Amino acid sequence: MKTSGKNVPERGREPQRASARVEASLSSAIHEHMLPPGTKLSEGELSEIYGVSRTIVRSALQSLSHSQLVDLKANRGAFVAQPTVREAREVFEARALLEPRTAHSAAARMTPDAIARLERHVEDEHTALAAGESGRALHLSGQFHVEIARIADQTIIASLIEQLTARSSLIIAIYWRKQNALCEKQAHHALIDAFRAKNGEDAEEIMKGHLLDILSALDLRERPRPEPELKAILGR
Amino acid sequence: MKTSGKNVPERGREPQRASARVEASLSSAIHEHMLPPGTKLSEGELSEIYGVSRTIVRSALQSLSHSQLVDLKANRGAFVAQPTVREAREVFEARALLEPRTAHSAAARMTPDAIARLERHVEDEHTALAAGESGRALHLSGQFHVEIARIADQTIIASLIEQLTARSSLIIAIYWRKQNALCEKQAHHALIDAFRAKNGEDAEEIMKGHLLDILSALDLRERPRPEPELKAILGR
DNA sequence: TACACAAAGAGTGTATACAATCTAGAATTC
DNA sequence: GAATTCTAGATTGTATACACTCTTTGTGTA
Repeated sequence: MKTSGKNVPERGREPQRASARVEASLSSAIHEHMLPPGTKLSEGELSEIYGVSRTIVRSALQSLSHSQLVDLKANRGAFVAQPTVREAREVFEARALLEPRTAHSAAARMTPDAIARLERHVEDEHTALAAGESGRALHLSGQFHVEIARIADQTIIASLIEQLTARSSLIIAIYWRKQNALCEKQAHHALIDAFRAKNGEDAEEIMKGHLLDILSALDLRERPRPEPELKAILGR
Repeated sequence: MKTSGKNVPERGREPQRASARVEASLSSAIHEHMLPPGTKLSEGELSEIYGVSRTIVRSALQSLSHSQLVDLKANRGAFVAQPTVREAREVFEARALLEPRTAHSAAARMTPDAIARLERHVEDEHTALAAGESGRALHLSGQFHVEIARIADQTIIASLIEQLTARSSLIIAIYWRKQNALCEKQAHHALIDAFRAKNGEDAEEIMKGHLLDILSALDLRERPRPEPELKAILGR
C-alpha cells in the first residue's frame, strides 16, 4: 500500500511550513497591536525568538510586505507598517466599492449553513472581546466580511477583501477613536437578519452604512507621523 | 561633502534589486505567453539563466506567487499559473465592481497632463501591436486601466486593479477567442473622449461595457486542461 | 507479464557563512 | 567647544552547502 503509516496527516499543500508559522505569528502580533507601527523587525532577533534561520524569517517578512503589513526598506530592514491617513481613507473607499454589492450577491445564495457560520463568527468575536483580546476580535470582525464574499461564491473578491480587512484592522488599531464598544455587533447582526430574509437590497444598504460608520469612527485628522524622513530631506 | 561622487543614481527604495530584476523578467515572460501556463519553473535552471543564486530566484518566485502569476507547490516547485474558467469570470466580476466607478472619479479629476499620459499609453500599445509584440500590448492595455485609477488618486484601488489586470492578461492569453484585432483601441479612445469632456457618467458606462466586451470575447466554455492531475486520480 | 518494492537521482527546504552596506561612536581638527 | 571624518560594530544581501522529500527507474517476485 502506498498509504502506509509514515505519512504525516494534513501536511498538504502550503509551501514552507516554518515560514508560514512565523508569518502567522507576526501577523497576529501586528494586528493585536503588540508590535506598534514603526517597530523595527530585526531578522537576527526574530530568528532567535522563533528558533529558525534568518532565511525563514526573511521569507515571512517578504510575505508580510506583500500584505502591506510590514514595510521593507533596502539595506535598512523591515518595519511594522504605518498606514497613513490617506491610505486609511482609500482602503475604505475600495471596500465601499466591493462589499455592498458582494453582500447583495451573498444574500441570494444564502443557506442555513452559511448563516450558521456567520453567527458563529459573531459569537467568537464576542467571546474574544469579553476576554479582552481586542486584537483578535478585530481580526474576527474582518473575517466576517471575508466570509460574506466566500458565501457569495466570489473567491477572488474574497481574497481582495481579505487584504483590505487586514489593513483595516491595522488602521483601526491606530486610528480608532473610542476605545470601548465596537458597534460592529449591531451591524453584523442586522446583516445576518437581512441575509436570513434573503433581502439583497437591505444587505447592500446595511453594508454600505456599516463601512461608513467604521470610517467615521476613525480619527483621521491628526497625523501621527513622528518624524517622516527628516534625514532624507536634510541629509543632502 | 556627503554627496561626493560615490552615490549611484536612483538606487533608491526597492529592496533586493537582483530579485526584482528576475521577478520583472519572469513576469514579462509569463504575460507575453513565452512561458505557457503550467510550465515548471525550476529554481536551478533559472539561477543558471539569470546568473544569480537560488536564493534570489526563490525570492522572485515567492513574489510572483503572491501576484498569483505562479503557483507554488510544496516540495514540488513553481509552475506558471493556470487560471481556471471560474477564476477568469471572477476576475472580471471584481473588475466590474471596481473600475467603472473609479473611471467616474477619474473623469472629475482629469487634467490635460493626465489625458496626455493616457494617449501615450494607447499609442505605445498600438506600436507594440504593430511590432507583433502582442504580449507587451496586452500588458500596456492593462496598464491603461491602472493609470485611470492613479489619475482618480486612488493608490490602493490602483494596486488592486494592477493585480487584477495582471491576471487578466494571463487569462486573455489563454482564453482569447479571435487572434487578431484587439478591439480595445476603440474603447480606450472612447474613454479618453469621455475623460476629455469630464463626463463621468459616460466614462462609467463605457468602462462597464468595455469590461463586458472583453469578457464576452473570451471562450470560457472549453476547459483547456490537458491533464489536470491525471496521476492523482488514476494513481490510487 | 504484471505488479510491488527499492534504490538512485533530481529538486526543493533550510541553515550557515561570507560580502556589502548602513549606523553609531570616538577621535581629530578647526 | 562644535563639527566632521574615520573606524568599528551591527545588520542586511547573497551565495553555497547540506538535509529532506518526491519522482522515477530498475529489479525481483508472484
